[in-house]
Amino acid sequence: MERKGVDRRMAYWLFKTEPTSYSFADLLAEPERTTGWDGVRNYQARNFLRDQVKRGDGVLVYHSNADPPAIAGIARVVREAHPDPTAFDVEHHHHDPRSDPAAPQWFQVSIQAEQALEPPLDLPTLRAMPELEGLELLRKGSRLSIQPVSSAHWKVILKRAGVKPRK
DNA sequence: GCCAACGTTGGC
DNA sequence: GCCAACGTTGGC
Repeated sequence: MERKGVDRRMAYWLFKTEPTSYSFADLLAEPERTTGWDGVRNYQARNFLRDQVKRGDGVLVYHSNADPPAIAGIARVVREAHPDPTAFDVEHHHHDPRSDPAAPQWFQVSIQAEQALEPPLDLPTLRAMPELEGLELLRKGSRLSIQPVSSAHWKVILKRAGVKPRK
């Protein structure tokens, strides 16, 4: 098993997506249930992807602009930051004309679906859980598309969703 | 569709 | 560096 850098406790994240453009079901349908999480064009979110999201980390895949908005499934990071190819693709919706392949500005990680939440954990349910106080998603005005999730919040969310804790 | 909250842009 | 104008996000 490859080992890079110093040991670090596993971290947890919440990745937002609009299911009308890309849903958890789409991720499950990918080869190896894996995709590059492309299209992030916000610096704070980019910095998380580039600097802090590590292989093996847990990811909550959240459907925004959905009815109801909900955590739809769980995934794992299988590849750390690498340049987001859509930034250089002039045909692509997320193309960034200012970005230069010699000095990439935008990054993606690859994630692999682990399991769908059945049923999804919707936003009203999350808001009703006092243990989730402080979760970035629930903060008024929260818009970050890549958010850290504490291990305590991760455990509470998975327990509420009926997901067995993993190693 | 509305609009609050936030991020980015660009004139100065 | 300030900040008004503008664009985007995302719940409702």
